Amino acid sequence: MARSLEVVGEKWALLAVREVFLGNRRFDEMVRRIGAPRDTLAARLRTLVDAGIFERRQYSDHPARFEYFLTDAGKDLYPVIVTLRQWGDRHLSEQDGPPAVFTHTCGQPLMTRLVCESCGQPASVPFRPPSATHQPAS
Amino acid sequence: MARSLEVVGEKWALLAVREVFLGNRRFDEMVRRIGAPRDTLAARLRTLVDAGIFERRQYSDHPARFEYFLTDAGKDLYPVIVTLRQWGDRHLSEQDGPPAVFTHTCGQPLMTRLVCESCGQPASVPFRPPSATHQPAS
DNA sequence: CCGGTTCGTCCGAAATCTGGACTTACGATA
DNA sequence: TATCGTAAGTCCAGATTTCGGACGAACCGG
Repeated sequence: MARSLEVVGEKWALLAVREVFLGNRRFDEMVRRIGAPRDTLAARLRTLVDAGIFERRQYSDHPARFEYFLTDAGKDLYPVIVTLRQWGDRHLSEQDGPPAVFTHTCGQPLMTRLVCESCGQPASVPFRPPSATHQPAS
Repeated sequence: MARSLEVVGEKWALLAVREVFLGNRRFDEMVRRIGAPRDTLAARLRTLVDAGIFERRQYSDHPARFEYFLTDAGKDLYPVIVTLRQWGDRHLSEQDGPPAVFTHTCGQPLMTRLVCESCGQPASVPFRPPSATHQPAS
């Protein structure tokens, strides 16, 4: 998890990934939509390309223009985005509901569910009791 | 999602939350395990308490000592953590496998699965075709 | 008394982020 | 032809964060 955050935990990184999921692949469009400083976004796009999450494709030369696409690794970030949105919607949304919703082919919103990897049963959060054994050092 | 990241997207924040899930509720223990600067971690714990994710409980006075517990909102971050770990394990792990694993009561590791909110069907990533319609503003 | 533990704070240095101006190269408009 | 708009950045100086390490207070055990 620490490794994930090294790649994806920098400011604006996940927002940029979300934009590409929403179909906004161009620099200026992302700047407009997420409001990041151009400088920072440019740096972030570079690191995400280096990390193998985006692929940078030229769509015009002379005025050299580029678009960003998700690699397979990038597409696998989808659940992260949905999960984060889900938490924000539950705990942080104000009167105005969630602005952007990702939808299933049936038209209903998507969510993630915690399940056991082998038995497939939905799971609840394992919570350690308040007074657990506390070993001083080891 | 942007709102989620404002709360939880700062450096070390999710690592600290993970530590509490793992039962490490004390300042020094977190510092040792995640390697954050003490200063930064102290600041982060404050913001997480302010955000209603942690609750700070005193477990001894005179040398005033505190532990951090998850609120309900904090416990709801569990899927976020699992999802992030899942992505890192798939795309970033080296020869040595994932170090910390969260387990189901049956002893198997947990994962999250993308499903439709209403029909419950597993979903795959919706991917917009390369040359989607591009409307300038809306 | 001495060392160890715990939970921080304080400090100056380093890294990162920020907003805005600027650049280059078109195409469209007047 | 001059000007406007768009696109994808770069450059810069200043603000904000993070960093590592030293320090302090308050206890405990020997």
